[in-house]
Amino acid sequence: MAERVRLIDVAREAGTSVSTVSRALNGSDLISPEVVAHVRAVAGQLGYRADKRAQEFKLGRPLTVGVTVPDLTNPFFSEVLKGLNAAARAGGYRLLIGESSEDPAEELRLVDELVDYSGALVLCSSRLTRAGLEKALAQPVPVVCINRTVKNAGVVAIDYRAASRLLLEHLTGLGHRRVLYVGGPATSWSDGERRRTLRRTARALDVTLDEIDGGWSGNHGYDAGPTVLHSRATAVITFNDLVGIGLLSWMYDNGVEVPSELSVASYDDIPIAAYSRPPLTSLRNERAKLGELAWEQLTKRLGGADWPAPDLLTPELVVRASTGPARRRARIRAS
Amino acid sequence: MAERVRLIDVAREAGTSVSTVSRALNGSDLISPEVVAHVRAVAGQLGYRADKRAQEFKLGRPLTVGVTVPDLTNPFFSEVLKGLNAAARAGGYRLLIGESSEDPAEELRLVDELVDYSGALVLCSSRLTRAGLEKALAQPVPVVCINRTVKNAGVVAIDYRAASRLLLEHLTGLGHRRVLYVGGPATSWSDGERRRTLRRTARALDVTLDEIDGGWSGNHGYDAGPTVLHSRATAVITFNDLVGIGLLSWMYDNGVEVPSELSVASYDDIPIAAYSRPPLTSLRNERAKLGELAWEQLTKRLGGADWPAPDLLTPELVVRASTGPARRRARIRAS
DNA sequence: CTCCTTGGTGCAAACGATTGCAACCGATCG
DNA sequence: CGATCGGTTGCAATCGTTTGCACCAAGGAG
Repeated sequence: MAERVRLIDVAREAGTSVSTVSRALNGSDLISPEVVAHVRAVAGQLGYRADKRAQEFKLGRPLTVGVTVPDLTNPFFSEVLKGLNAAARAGGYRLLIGESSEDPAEELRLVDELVDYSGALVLCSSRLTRAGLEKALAQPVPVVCINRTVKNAGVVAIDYRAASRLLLEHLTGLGHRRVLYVGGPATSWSDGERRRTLRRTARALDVTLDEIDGGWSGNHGYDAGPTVLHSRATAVITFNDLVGIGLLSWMYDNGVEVPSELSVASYDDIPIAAYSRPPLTSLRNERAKLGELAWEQLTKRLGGADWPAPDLLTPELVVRASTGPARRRARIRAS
Repeated sequence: MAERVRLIDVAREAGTSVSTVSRALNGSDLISPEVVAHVRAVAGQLGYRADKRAQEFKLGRPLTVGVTVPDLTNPFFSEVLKGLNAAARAGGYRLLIGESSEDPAEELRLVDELVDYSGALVLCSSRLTRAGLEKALAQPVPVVCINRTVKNAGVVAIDYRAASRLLLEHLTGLGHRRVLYVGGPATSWSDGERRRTLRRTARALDVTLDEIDGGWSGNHGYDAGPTVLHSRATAVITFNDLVGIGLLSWMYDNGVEVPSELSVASYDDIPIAAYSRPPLTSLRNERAKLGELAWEQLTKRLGGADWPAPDLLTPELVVRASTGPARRRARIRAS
């Protein structure tokens, strides 16, 4: 905890004016080299550090991008943040992070607050209502949405149409004709997309698709166990890997063999999916890349261009041991 | 993307001076109620929002706390961030996040940058060298270290002495006399602490403790599999749950029964630990609380007080199926 | 009817930096 | 030898807000 050294202190010590110091430090070309050297030396000696806040204040737009995520502890969002953070930092920006706790009202409050400090906003898997989103987009800063499509904003998303098709084709290839989807949070746009694309693809592939509500974490999957068991489906698709792993856990605890009695597959392929028992078949997507692309859209926009077309990332199916051939006879079993 | 409305615009529209508007909006008591009402109305109508940056700039210290974490995607850090974020937000502060990617040099750069924007710093599981830490503490803002003890700074940490004792006593209670520790990143202070306290407690309990180097993620644990198998230990303690789960996975893939052939226990108890196969015995710690306590120390310090005594959190052992009685005969097996 | 209080308001200085413009210097040129 | 010019430097305004202080009208007291 030392004292702050200001420009004026350096000026006094160097025997010049603040303007000269400022110019010397910022590499202006209309300053004599000797003075530059001298000022630099003095500044270094005094340990001068520009007050970035004053600097940015004077210069205009804040070099900060505000980000909202529903849940900091969800590996999906962590990795998006990781990618976005790296890209933004490389571009000279910093990340101001807000967590909405999966609550649309809280997210709206966050947006309202972040916008005061940020030159741009990234809404990751926004849980905002339609009206809330409109309000957010009316803010005087550019906004990029990750995993949510919307007009008049940047959009970076996973191609769920392709994703759902990959999943269902894999399952039908194994002989499954009846599939159950264990859904995510009701406020999640991507859950909606997964349902929509699954339904559509199921129809095309002549698969019977049932749906139940779930959530976004391990215990949501675990709790869905009994319902899943009593369904007539031979394969289950879960909203994400956490739900999938929770479900696998229930199956194990209750003696249901996976995949011989039931196949389980999921979206996202977070790192831990490879280590579940059995390892989870899942859709790998480049989450960090989502963050990077969001930043790219932002820089283009900040550069004055219009919003580019949405970036769609196509996932890749990673087949592991949790999916296998459909069993022949109907399961008859007490819970 | 609308235009910014400034204080002066509101003043002009309301037919008063900027000072009056400022005071009316900030609830000063030396303004007549009618004027306050009028100004408020005009401001609302114009959609005025104070420029927080100008405000904070004028007011002094930035209401932002900079945080560094080694890895955003590690659940341990995510949860610390969650707690810290919630506490700081409640206190009117925002979080500026930096990720060092487990790299001490990068962390030093981050500190250097964050300090320009922050009124306080929180170093979470700092990988900084001793010298680097000194440098960080010389910054003109208060610094709290999470999971690292140091003088002249706030300290919030997990009580690894108690932690290691809980683990080893649990294992000796099951008859284990030879334990292997699979370590974490070399730059990690907490790995050092875990080793130190394990050694000390092992001596006290007359347990033979071996150590190997590992890392912080699932594949580090998986890769350690062969070495673990060939060791003479009947129980393994891993640096964290990710490593533990990776190790369990290797054991499963190679037909080693856990816990009948080998017991595995770990530190941290991240949520997914309950869903591994078998579920992992681990030390539950309140990570979010670490963040909250860090914030508490910070507020005290910002309030002018000296640094409080370090906060030590004692973890709780959660016994699950990955630990069991030590096998009687020596394991004889080819890799 | 003064004079003084007091409650309400505006002026202007500040926060720490950047930058347009004017001023200054020595040197060159007419 | 004075005007001009290119190269440096300093003055002062500016970003949007807060706040100490001066000021002014109205009302109460003497």
